[in-house]
Amino acid sequence: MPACRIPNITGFQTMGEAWLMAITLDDVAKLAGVSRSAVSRTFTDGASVSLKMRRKVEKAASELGYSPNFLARSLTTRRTKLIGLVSDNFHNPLFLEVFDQFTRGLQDRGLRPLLVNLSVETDAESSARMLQQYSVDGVIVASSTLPPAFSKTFRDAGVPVVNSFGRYSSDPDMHIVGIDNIECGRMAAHELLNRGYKNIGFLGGPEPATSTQDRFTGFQNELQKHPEAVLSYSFAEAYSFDAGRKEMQRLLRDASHAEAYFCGDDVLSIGALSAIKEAGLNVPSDIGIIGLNDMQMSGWQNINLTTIRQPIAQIINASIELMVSMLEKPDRYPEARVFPCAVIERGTLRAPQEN
Amino acid sequence: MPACRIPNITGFQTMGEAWLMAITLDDVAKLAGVSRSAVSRTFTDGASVSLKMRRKVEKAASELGYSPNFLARSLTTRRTKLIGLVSDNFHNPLFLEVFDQFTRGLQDRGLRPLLVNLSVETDAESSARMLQQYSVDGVIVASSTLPPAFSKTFRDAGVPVVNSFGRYSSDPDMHIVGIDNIECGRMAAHELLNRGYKNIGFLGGPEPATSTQDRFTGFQNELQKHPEAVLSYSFAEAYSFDAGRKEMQRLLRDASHAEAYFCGDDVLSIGALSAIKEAGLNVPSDIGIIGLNDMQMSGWQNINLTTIRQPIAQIINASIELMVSMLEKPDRYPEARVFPCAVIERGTLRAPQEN
DNA sequence: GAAGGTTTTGCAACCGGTTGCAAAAATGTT
DNA sequence: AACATTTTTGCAACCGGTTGCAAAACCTTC
Repeated sequence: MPACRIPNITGFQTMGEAWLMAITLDDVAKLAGVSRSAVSRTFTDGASVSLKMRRKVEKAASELGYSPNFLARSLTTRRTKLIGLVSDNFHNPLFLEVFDQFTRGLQDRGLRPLLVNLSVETDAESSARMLQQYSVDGVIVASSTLPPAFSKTFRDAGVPVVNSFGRYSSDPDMHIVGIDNIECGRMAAHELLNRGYKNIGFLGGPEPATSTQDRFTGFQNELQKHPEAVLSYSFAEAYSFDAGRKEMQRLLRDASHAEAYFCGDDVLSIGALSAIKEAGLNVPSDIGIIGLNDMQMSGWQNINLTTIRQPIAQIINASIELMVSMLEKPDRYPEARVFPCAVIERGTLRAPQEN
Repeated sequence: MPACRIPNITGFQTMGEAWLMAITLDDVAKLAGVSRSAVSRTFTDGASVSLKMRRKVEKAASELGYSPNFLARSLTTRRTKLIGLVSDNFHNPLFLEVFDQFTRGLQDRGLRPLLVNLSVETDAESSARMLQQYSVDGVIVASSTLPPAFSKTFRDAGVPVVNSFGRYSSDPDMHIVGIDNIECGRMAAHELLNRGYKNIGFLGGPEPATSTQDRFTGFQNELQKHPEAVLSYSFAEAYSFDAGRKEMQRLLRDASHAEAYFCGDDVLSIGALSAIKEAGLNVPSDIGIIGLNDMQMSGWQNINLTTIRQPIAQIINASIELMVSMLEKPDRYPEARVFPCAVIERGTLRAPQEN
């Protein structure tokens, strides 16, 4: 027999509450003296119940402290309102903002995020199976580094999926919302050229990531239009502070390093800035840095990073919106939504040259 | 009729997959030519099935791609393996580490985090009801700022709860794991005195938070033992960069500001450091700062904050461990686990005085 | 090969809800 | 008041699993 604080005859009234055995629909029906269906109906909106009946049921329900069991309900309605939120970016401060906004947005729409951390187990199949076992209504994959095949696993399992921060495609085979990384690369190159930098470096994120590749492609394309510019490039091991710092330290060992770098993202940039400062150099007088993302921290006055803003609020809203619309029409035609980025000028690039 | 890419006679085999109508236990039973119970038993461990039967069922199951529905199962087992992870700290970079470790730890034990963001809706009752409706097996409240009454709502609703980063109590009425904030306050004071600071300030987090109060109490106690020390104090509006920066700006306007500050936490400290730098002052030569938490960022070389380490990995492991043990024995006696903190010396306090 | 003991299996009830359908009640019409 | 129409209600089956119980199948052993 389960122990209470002070055991007594009734055994559970001590808690003055539901305690272990939850109140069910039958309990309410019995108390109100009506049928099970009646109480079920008063708790499902859109069902037809007379006002009199509703009053009776609600009284009994509140007396018992009843609220319906979503999971039992989901068995027949085939809706759990559970959304799998899958990510592998638990080391990039940007993603705290991402999680904040996703959870808020989902909650506001009555959906519940089931968080999946893929930092370790990258096994797509098993995550997909697990999410299916919990009958999630849909899956949001929030990552710029996971390969597209990952999201496809979910789609193939028949689960509505939207890929946030994923790679843009003109003929998407699933919902994708994000930015045009190629265009961002171009934008960064343009900005650096505009400020008169000639010897220019690309310090990318992990090489295999699609986002890294695309950013590099755009960056390269733009620089090729300017024969006077010299491009060098390398890749950090991860989108992380340490990786950025380490890579910049390596670059600085070579005296002929570039005058300015486009870093794969803000956290990488901050790592690079740290290495530069440690080497006794100054930003932007000795070296210029431009990042990508514009996470909150980049605006902190003691970081003050010039960067390209990725409109995460819009991306997240669009992702949720697409998810909601897929829940209504699962066969909705896949769509790619791309949001424009913009340069945010702060203190890590020198002023534009007049020349 | 739901549309497929290329409609065909069978209507769903195109996907080569489960697609909308999931495979149920009955399907497997039918294919294997056995009873429903048989297939149920092969998928619940601890149930008795002959090897022959198991083989037959597994063959049919894998042929159909069946895996059991956890939610349906939970109806009878009364176990969902869902754990509510509730927090209101979505703006403190420390919590990205916290979420990372919690999600990983829970996943490793086969539990699934249902994330609840309380940044906006602080209504305990409704969150508790919602989590109950999803039949979560337990709730972890991860916050140093939510009032204890919040966690109690869950406990009163009969849900096992552990309060991580909560206030220590010698006679806890629920599981609490965290640090001794009073002791941390003392430690900070001791450290500052040890380095010869006399005019000492406390720059706390939000005043009503229990963590702030406790840290202040300890800090004050220790300083009182040293009559030569002068204490001033104030509180920031939140545990955030902006709040820390703003408060430090205000303090610096008064020429008689303190020589060193104990800041409520690291992110507050970093805000303060920013304000100091903006004012053209140097750390630690003009002003000393000691923080609390030791989040990863504090160790970044361009921040390099001297701080008190809160052992979050241990706190999180203990929290999960307690949760797991509660799931086994719901009537387990409430326990408080307190982990020691330690000063991490970096570059924001001057060297200890010989005198 | 029958008696006795162990496993294994299937039946049927149950978990907590929803919902199609037909009967009952309420409403409207003449 | 009698009838037609609409709304509300309850019955019973179902969602996808689990499980106590008794019957069936399997082993031993004599």
